[in-house]
Amino acid sequence: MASTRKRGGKPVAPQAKHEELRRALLAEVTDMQPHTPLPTERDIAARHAVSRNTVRQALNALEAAGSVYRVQGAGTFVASRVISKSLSLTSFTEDMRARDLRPESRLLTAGVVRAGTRVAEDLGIEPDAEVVRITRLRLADGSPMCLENVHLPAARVPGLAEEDLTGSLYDLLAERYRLEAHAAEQIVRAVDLDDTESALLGVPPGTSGLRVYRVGLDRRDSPIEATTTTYRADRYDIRFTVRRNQS
Amino acid sequence: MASTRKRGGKPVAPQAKHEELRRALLAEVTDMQPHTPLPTERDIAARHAVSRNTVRQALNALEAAGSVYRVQGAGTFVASRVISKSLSLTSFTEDMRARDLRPESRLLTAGVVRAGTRVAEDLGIEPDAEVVRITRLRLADGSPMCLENVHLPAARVPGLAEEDLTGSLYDLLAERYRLEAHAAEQIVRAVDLDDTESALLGVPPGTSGLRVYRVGLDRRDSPIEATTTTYRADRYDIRFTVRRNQS
DNA sequence: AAGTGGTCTAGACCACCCA
DNA sequence: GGGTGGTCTAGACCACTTC
Repeated sequence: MASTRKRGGKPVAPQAKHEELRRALLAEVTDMQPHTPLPTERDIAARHAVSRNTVRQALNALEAAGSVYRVQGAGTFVASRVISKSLSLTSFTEDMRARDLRPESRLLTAGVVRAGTRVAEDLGIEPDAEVVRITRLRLADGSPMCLENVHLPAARVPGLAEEDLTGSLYDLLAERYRLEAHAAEQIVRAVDLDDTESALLGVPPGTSGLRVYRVGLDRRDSPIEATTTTYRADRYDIRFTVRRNQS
Repeated sequence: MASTRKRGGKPVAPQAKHEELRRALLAEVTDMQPHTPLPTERDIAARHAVSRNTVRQALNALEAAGSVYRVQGAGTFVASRVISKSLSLTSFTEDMRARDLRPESRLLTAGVVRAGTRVAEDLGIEPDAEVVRITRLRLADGSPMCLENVHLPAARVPGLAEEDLTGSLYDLLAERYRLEAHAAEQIVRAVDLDDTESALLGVPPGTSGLRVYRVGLDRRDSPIEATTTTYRADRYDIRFTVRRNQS
């Protein structure tokens, strides 16, 4: 295994062996026909000069990602790529780029308001505490995709309302405030759009939309943001793979 | 660790040590306050007389399930339970029971039809091959929750249309045909219900619904079923936790 | 019966957090 | 600097599939 385990001046992605191996195997696997058997774990270990446990770490990740499947006693095989994309936490910007669409923002409102009960509870603050509220119309390839309504605890983002809010909010939060969501609780439902929403999204009144309510959490499960996003039903869907419970 | 690793006459759930340990830790964790530190991995290993790797297997599962979180150099902690329920493959019956609702079925139609292009492609069969099509109205606590439109390759489920189709189809498939979905690809979107749908679901015409298209796959990623389920927007939502990509 | 993935061990060193 | 989780090793046995 190539031993590129250095560190530059910056905390550039450090590479564990199992992670390097995972990438190498993923590259091979994507060029192979579904159901083709991979080499045995012992073969891979010998070939890459690592222990079998390290191979298993890499394969576990690939299996969790839906790239391969394993059958005890038989072997490890290339999965058929139907979608094979498990749901992960993404910003609108990332989400659109993954769909090969150009993301864009129009700022509608930005200001400081009282939290209110629902948001306060989800953010773990008092109902009369201040939150920064930002509403934006988000576009993909120049036409409306969704409405975003973000709430952030004002105490954690001083001066945010004065920043440039037309780009990726997640990037801004990470760079300026060191706030990074590593997980989120989401609730997805279908709604009838009201007149304001349908006008902004450019669809006929009374059509349906997909509403996603998300509470973003940092590494220690402390809430960072509570966001409601309302998507056009005709342009947006959510695709993912689910697996059987192991428990 | 209690050594209950026997086998009855039937292939009753065999218990690996890491699985027993996972259950034991989960039971402890659910009685603790969020952010309480767990014992160190080395402590747990010593206390349960297993190796540290086995402890890590158990903790990995708990972390993936959102029950605990780990901070390198600091420790492992009880996660705050906001929802902490990752999406897993469930049947309607299981889904309703998890919500403390009583599931029920009304069979609308059952018969053999030609697959059609979309379903044929997703099931991996010819477009003019036969599929069993079953449509059902599903109720929760006695009132309509969703419409189900199931397609199964006729070749794999001979005689299915004559069975009792008012219970859990997943159970029936598992018992009679040894067909068990272990993963599924899902597409979620919002739709405007048509007149037939809204009448059956008991909601005003023109309201919105949540439509889930699912292709169920067996252990070897071979398609078993293609199902469209249309839920009432006012009674149903999807809740789950997402995490940041490790890659 | 041979070979596969699944589990488990005992030990080691590293990167990171915190007092 | 001491303790934590993160990684890695070399070896072993088991359960299962396949021939």
